[in-house]
Amino acid sequence: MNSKNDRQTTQQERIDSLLSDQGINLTRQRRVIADTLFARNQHLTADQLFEMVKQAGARVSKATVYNTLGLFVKKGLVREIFIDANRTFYDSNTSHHHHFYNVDTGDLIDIKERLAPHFVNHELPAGTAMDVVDLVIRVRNSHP
Amino acid sequence: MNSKNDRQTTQQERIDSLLSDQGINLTRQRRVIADTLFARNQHLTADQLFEMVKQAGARVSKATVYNTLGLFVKKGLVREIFIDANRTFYDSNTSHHHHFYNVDTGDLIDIKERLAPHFVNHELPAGTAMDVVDLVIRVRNSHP
DNA sequence: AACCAATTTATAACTATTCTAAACACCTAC
DNA sequence: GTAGGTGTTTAGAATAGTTATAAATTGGTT
Repeated sequence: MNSKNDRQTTQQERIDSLLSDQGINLTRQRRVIADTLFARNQHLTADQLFEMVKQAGARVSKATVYNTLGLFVKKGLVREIFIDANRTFYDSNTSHHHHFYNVDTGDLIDIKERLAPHFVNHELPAGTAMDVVDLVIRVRNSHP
Repeated sequence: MNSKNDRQTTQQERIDSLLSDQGINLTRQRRVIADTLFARNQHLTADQLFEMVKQAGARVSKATVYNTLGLFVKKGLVREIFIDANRTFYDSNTSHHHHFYNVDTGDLIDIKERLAPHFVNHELPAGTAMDVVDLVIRVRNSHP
């Protein structure tokens, strides 16, 4: 009706085609998960995303959050960032970039500058192809 | 007695001073764990190390393996490599280097070439100091 | 020998993730 | 419309890795 609702619709359509372009069937759950995750560039754990989806009033199980994130990763729509044994983040920004991780605060921050391409193309092990370059620079607070 | 035992003793002394230089009290368990881990440059999970120590005939609990690895990490004697939510490796080589990880085979391989220092020193977040640079290039088999 | 702090131990607890099998939703054919 | 089939979701159980707990052990010091 008004311009706000028009934007809403457009955003929904944008997300729908994002999924269907990858051959992903549209379901209520996948839509609300995608809506939440792709609302902005962000780093979320599966549990954080699960809570956000609940806050938004949607009834989605945690198993579906995991299933859907796994599907989105496979389709290249999100990127997994493994920080440690009990911290996996899902990054809604799949463009080639890196991260700072503050071990004191738990903050994960984007690095815009890219790693020199010559380095990342340097002599892969025989019989392998590049999948993804994961660069995490761990920092700590200078004055703890 | 013979040259083999001389080397053995020397190796034990080398490891003892490695630990005591860091203010680590020497115990039977810490010695056998260090012996196993520092025998060569290698990437081991806590569980693999636990099994190796058992194979060596030593009675060490898994909790001690975790405690000791945590202590060694804190003292800078080993480096943790977080591959995914259920794969943490401990690298007996703490020199500045990076890794290839083959997602198909699970192999973790050293990269000798270093990341250009200018990049890793580039604009840390305010109030933070560098801890460690973790670069993992994930590859997959070209012909699966 | 007695004491004290540090360490180790078995086991329980915890967390993140994956698995399982049943229920559900949606599409197509009849 | 209803039956059947495929894909999806679900709750809950199961698993794996790791951390916490509290008692027992060790090693060094008076």
